[in-house]
Amino acid sequence: MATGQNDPERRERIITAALDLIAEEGVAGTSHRKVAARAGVPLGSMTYHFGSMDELLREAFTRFSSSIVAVFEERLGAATTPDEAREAIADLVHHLSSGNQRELVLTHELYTLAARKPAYRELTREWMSRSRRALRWHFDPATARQLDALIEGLSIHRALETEPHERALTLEAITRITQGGGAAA
Amino acid sequence: MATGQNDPERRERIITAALDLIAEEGVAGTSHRKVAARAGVPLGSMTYHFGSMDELLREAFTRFSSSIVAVFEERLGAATTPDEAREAIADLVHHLSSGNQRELVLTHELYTLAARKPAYRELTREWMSRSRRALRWHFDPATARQLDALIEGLSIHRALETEPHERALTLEAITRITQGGGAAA
DNA sequence: CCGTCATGCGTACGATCGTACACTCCAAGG
DNA sequence: CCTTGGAGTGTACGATCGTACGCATGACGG
Repeated sequence: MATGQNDPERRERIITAALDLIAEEGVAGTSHRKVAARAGVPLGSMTYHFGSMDELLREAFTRFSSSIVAVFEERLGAATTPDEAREAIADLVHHLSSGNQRELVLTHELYTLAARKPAYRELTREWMSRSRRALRWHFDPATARQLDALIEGLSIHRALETEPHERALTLEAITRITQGGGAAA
Repeated sequence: MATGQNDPERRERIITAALDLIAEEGVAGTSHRKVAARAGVPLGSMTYHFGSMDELLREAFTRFSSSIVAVFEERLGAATTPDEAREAIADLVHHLSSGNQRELVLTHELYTLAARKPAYRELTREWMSRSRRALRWHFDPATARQLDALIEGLSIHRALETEPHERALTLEAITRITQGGGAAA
């Protein structure tokens, strides 16, 4: 018994399709049927691979937040001085808030879920925790925490503005927040 | 003709009920029927007073953002020095991110809509614009802009954390951001 | 007093939803 | 070869949705 012929590939495709769909139509407009159609799997497959919609959403957003934080860590890991770190952060803020509606939308969808359900708050907590850890490679803990919040606000506001602020402003804000605290502990 | 016996009261109740419902179950879980039931109005009333769900949502969130920004303006208006303004901001951040799931949830729901649909982005744009105007009563424009983003990030992160940061950290961040730029232009 | 008409409501329709469940199918054990 | 059982699927059910639309109602102009 236990054949499991093409299980992993299926699950993968479903999660990817779910994220794409959420990005396009929101969690509200996401249904088993739509995800199944987009992933090219039968409807019955959905409840087979995922016990419920919630389970699928949780896996999807876990994947998403991991991918975002991975980029964050990679960029910050490449920086060798506080100044390079500041530049990297400015890049990240502007990358996140430019063009790419996808990541912006998915982030907000996740935050909305997190605001209401503790299970998703666990995800965002983990996300923040890893972000701060990366920031602590270059700055002291208190600064890392403030900086993390600043990055969040800058990204959101930049994305929502009709005339997004210039990179210089981003860098200025980052500099101000980081100038009080020194290098990493 | 044109009797309009109890129009305004009805509309009011519907909008209030809609906001309550969105706070509890999210935009996703909000339907004409549920709002009608909560507001104590017949289902048919919904489509009569509001052409579509979208129209209702837009009115509801307009009301919501106005009320939030009104508190913001009031508190900042009461401050007479930059230091008092900083204290007021810290209070606002901590008020927004404490206890009150309602405002947090509604804010995220709005941002999620704004991230996808330009019509709602207009709302958030207006919101940001008014916030910044209030901040400019005490700080120069560039600082106001950075500060606005910082407030956003601090509020969100504080609300999502398991161990929300202390007021001292909030004040420290505000001070760092505002120390570069001087008083209002 | 009556006709008229805007205001507001009840209901019904077609679409879509999540999910339960009976089914097929194929690899492995004998 | 046949049996068996789990992996994966198709379908059907009951609930819920947004909205269109016909009808009640009560205030005014005459």
